[in-house]
Amino acid sequence: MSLRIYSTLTQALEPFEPFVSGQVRMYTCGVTVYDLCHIGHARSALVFEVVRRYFESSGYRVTFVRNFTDVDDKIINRARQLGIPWDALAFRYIQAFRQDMAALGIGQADIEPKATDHIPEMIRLISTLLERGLAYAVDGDVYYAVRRFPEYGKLSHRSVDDLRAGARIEVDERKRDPLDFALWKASKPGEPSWDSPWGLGRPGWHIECSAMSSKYLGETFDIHAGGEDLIFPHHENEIAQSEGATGKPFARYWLHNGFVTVNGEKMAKSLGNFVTIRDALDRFSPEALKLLLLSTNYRGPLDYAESAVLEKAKALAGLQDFLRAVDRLGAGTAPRQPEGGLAPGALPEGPHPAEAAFRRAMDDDFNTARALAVLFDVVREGNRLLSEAGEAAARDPGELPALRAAAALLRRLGWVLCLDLRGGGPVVSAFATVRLQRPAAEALQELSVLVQCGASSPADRERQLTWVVQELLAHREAARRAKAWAAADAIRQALTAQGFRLEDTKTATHAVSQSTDIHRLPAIAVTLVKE
RNA sequence: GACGCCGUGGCUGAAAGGUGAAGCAGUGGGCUGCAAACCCACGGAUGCAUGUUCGAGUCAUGCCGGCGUCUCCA
Repeated sequence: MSLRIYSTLTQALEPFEPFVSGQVRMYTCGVTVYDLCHIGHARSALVFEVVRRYFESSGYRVTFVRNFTDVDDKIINRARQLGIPWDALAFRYIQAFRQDMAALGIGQADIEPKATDHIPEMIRLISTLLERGLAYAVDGDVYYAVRRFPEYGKLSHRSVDDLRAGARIEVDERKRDPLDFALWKASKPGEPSWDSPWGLGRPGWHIECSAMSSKYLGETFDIHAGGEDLIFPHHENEIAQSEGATGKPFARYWLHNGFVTVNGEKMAKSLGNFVTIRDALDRFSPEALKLLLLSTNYRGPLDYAESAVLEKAKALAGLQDFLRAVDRLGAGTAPRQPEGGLAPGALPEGPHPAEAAFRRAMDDDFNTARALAVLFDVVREGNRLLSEAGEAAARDPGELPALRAAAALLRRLGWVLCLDLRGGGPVVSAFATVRLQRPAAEALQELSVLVQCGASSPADRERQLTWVVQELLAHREAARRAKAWAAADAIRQALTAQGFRLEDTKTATHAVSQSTDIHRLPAIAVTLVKE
């Protein structure tokens, strides 16, 4: 079985064959930087990041380009409203985009070109189109002559006549056809402008992607991707420009992601129903949000609701709990830190049937929903091993490799899905080593203070929380040994109220901070071994 | 109007024409001092109607309902 991709161009699943053996060259249309990005942008970025990672995990060398549109009407208008230079506005939102991506754990593209850095390339391309009779200049503007490109409409599967019938475009007398689009716009006073053979002006929107994609990926490359709203006119126009200029096929596979909706309606600025990435990450963990965004096919709509993110946060906790449980196994009964946690890939990686199932799912047009189900299957099987072997697994060398292999597999597959499953390694200590120097009530007081307002720095807060939770676990264990259930339960209730979940096993007690609400606690896990 | 997408259990959502995933929620049991977590078991779904087929969630036709694009948009 090999990878098949749905291409908008053919409206069918196509076997993927790279243009150059062993390499994948992909271009995605990035954002126009005039405002903060919302969940819809996050979905698009995430989906194509997963595509990129799947190619990489399949052994391809990937060159990934994602542009910034940093000059356009919206940027100019917004900057004017705010009374700041247009390029300062663009710079601000490029930074914001990068911060958002970093917060989501989505990598940078290999190349992130800006339109304004490629004006000469665009002018050359426009000149070529003029030479080939596909464009015409009028009063300092240059338009693409749609009628001169016979294949116009092949991506959006509409004829020029269809498009004109439904067009809501205002009539411009200077255009030969209402569908003709601007390659170059004469600039008005006060607007950003560059010198060109047609006078001072600025590029049209579509030309930048044609110019930059061919510069960095060649005239023909593998994958061109973006939101489905870009199919027409943006991507249709790119094809007209690029294939018109080169006479060669442009992108070979066209991928388009579906919209994020809210109550069934498209998330959009104009509807006012958008949630910025920042707003979402202020409330939820990035992994929970990403789990939601990957829980359905990338081409279909995805409804965003807070309840849905919370549900995914719980599902995610199941994955993390299992990984933590495996991490704890090696810690044994000695009061020591696990040595460096588990580095993905550092463990023996025998063939695992789940990996094959994962690849079958991803080979089917990047079916992340099915791929995620494979992860949960691995966890259930692993938990079964854990519970059947019970605590004995900690000492039974026979079970450890299988469990560690499962954990390593989960982390590796999680990486492909852009899910960070590393988690915080558990802090393990032994009951005998924790000295109870103050009453439980004082420790509880400190816990409450730490949870509410925190310490001088996040690192301090985490360290102090770990310390006090450990102390409280020891107090509770002492009470349990005395069968003072009320005292033990009071400590558990207090910890629960502060956001920790307690789990008793035969040999240890674990306290894990619950991360469904992000405001909250650092992700910590403390284990007290009874001995 | 043109082009396209979607209707699967309580909710979210998978499914090579061949026993209808997975997650969340629910019920019962195991484990536990009691919990929690986990495991086991259980319950329940293909919008409607025809048709093709040995066999249809899947293919065809029609209908009903929802959505998108054709204008800047991920």
